[in-house]
Amino acid sequence: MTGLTPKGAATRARIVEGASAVIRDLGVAAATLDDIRAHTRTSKSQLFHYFPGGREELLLAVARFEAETVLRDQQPQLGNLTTWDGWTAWRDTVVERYRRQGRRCPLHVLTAHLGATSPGSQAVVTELMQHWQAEIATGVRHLHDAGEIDPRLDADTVAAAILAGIQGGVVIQMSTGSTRHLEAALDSALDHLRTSRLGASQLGASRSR
Amino acid sequence: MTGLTPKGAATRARIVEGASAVIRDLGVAAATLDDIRAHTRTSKSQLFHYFPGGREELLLAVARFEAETVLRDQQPQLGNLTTWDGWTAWRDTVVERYRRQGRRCPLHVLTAHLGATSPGSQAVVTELMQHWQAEIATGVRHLHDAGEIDPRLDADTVAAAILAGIQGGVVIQMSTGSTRHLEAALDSALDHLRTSRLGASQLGASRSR
DNA sequence: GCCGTTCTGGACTTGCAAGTCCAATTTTAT
DNA sequence: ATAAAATTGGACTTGCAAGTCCAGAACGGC
Repeated sequence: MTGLTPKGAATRARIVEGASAVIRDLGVAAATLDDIRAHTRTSKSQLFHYFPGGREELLLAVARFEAETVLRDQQPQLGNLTTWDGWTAWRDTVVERYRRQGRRCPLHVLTAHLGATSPGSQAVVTELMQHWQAEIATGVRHLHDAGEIDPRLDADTVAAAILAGIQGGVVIQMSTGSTRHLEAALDSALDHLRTSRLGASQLGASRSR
Repeated sequence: MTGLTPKGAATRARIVEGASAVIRDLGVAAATLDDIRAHTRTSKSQLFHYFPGGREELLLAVARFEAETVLRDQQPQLGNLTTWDGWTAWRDTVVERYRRQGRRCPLHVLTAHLGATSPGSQAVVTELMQHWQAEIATGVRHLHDAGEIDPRLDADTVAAAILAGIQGGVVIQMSTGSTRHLEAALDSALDHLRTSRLGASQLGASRSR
């Protein structure tokens, strides 16, 4: 696995990125190895050289690649959820990212396709979700520490709910083509956080720090 | 299309339901027409007799079938979102429904598969979402009219956010196998509604009832 | 009972996409 | 420089799944 010369590594990367593009265009089911081969200017033997497991292994590699992209596209805003301004900046980044992506979400399509056969893709998505949720939860704790939200809100649960809202917004966008649900989910979640303190203070909860 | 004798209609229904089961087991990609033929005790010619468009038309019919099931499984609770008790009963119904369904969501898998090639599946999902969201929005308006929530909350936006949370919870469940995110999304949304009135009253809104 | 229509069975064709193979070429190590 | 290892090209095989076809059975109106 590690025995890859720079040239080999470049070819491998070219294949993964090219496959990603082809899948974006044609969908997983329609994308054949020959399409990928043509689009990446490689040959059959190279495909199987770098991905001995064949098509499935290649698709899994593409899924990993897409998962990395998803998180990278949200930085640095995702790592900077320390103030309300930081939160709205992130919200806008996410919406814009998926607006640009349009109807087709390669990662969803890939995992829906692989999920049945290969357990590996579940692991890729699960890891992505854990990482993503952890970053959101960190942001919630910042608000928490700053006394900006109801201290009774559990950071992990809130983060899980926000993440679910995003995923659902994106999935719905795949059919409707609109980011309306994604925006509604994010805005509602932020409204929930913002207004939580008001209710808490009225109930006599302490407003720390 | 309408020229179907009872016997023919029964066979057609048997094919759709059988195909649904096969797809649930094997996934869309792996489910071949021969698998479906064997599982439904039919023949090739019947498949193409009832679905002249072949595999794709059959898959679309299955998607429609699954979409109907999704809504039916939530009734009558979904139509009864008039009180807080009604809302929590619905929340439990939804969670239980998806817990039973397990990791595999046939509708998501189908639409991810078809979405690329056939525009029809997008219509099926879009219609399902519209209907679903409309029912939720009606429930929100009930709370609204009863003065149970902040009157400034827009029913359609809130409903869109709740729907997104559900979809995302289900999608994440496909990878993790757990309904944790689905529950977090629903509970957070309900908490948002419940506590909204507190904030509103503090801001000078009337607290009715 | 007769005839047209609907429904059913299953063998057959066809096309294509995945995967194999081997030889040629380039890179890397010493 | 030279040999071993990594990389590349592309023709070839193979299997299988979608879709076609036609003949026969069951049904429905009159």
